Amino acid sequence: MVDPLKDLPGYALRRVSAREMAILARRLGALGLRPTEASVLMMIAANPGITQSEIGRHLDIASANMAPLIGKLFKRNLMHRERVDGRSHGLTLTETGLQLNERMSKVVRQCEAALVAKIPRTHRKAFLQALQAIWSPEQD
Amino acid sequence: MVDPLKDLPGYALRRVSAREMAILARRLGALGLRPTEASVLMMIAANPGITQSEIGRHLDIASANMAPLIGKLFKRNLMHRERVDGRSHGLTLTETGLQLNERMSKVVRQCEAALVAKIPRTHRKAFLQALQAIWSPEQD
DNA sequence: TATTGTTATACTCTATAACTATA
DNA sequence: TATAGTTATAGAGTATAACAATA
Repeated sequence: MVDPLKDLPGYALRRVSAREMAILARRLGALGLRPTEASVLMMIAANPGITQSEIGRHLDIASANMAPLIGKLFKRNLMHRERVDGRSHGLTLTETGLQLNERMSKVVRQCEAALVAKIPRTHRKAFLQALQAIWSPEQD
Repeated sequence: MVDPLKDLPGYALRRVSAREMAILARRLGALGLRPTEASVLMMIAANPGITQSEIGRHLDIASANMAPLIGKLFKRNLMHRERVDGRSHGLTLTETGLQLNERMSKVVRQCEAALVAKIPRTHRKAFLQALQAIWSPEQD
C-alpha cells in the first residue's frame, strides 16, 4: 500500500501528538483529571493568586472554556478564589489541590520521560529546539 | 509568571500540533474539506480500490467513524464504490475527486513547507527522525 | 468465529455569539 | 471602550456498544 502521508512532518506531528496525549489522558484518568485540567492545576500551583484570564491567555484557552473548567476544579475543592478586583479572582490551590498536584505532576513527568526516551539520544536536543522554533512565532 | 509547562516536550508537541492543525484546517476549509477528510482522499488517490477498513487501519480511524466520513465524501461525488466482496467496497476517486485532490494536495504541501521552514535548517533532519522514532513503536 | 460496515451515543477540546459586571 | 467572567451552543475528533451481513 502506498502511503502518501508517511513523509509529511505535519501529519507525523499530528499522529504523534494524538498518541502521546491519549497515553497521558489514560494515566491522568486514574486521578480523575484530564490533560487540560492538569495543565491548569500546574499553572496555579506555580503561580498562586493567578487569575482565570491570565491562565487562559497563557495556555491559549478561550475564556468561555475556562469558566466551566475552573468551576469543575473549584467544586472538587482543589482551589479557592480570592477577590482581586470587582472582576477577577486570584486562584490558589487548597491543601487537597496541592496534594493532587504532586501526584499529577509525577504522572506528567513520567509520561514526559517516556516520550523523550523514545527519541534517539543524539536527536533529543535538536528535537526540542525545533519544537520551540515552531512554537515561538505567534504568527498566523 | 512562572511557566511550569515551558520545558515539557510533550506539552510543546501538543501546542505545536494544535496550531499547525488549525492553520491547515483553515486553509482546507476554503475547499470544503477538513484535515481528516483530506487524509482519506489522499489515501484513496494513492491507492485506488482501497477499502474503508484498510484506510481506517492505516490512519487509525475507528470503523464507526469511517462510515459517516466516507458517506459524506461519497455524497459529494468525490468517489465511487465497487463491490470487492459481500462486505466491502473498493473506493476510487471520481474525476471530481481527483481534481479536488490535486488542489487539496497543493494546500497540504504548502502548509508542510511552511512548517518545515520554521525549523532551523540544521535541526530539520533530526526533527523528522525524532518524530518517526516516537511514531514507529505501536506500543503504549 | 472474525471481519466489514453501520447506527447511536457520549466525551473532550475548541469556537462563536451574547450577555453582565467592572475598569 | 476594554476587560473579566459567564452561559449557551455548535463543531470536530474520538470512543464504546450493539448490530447485521458476510467470510
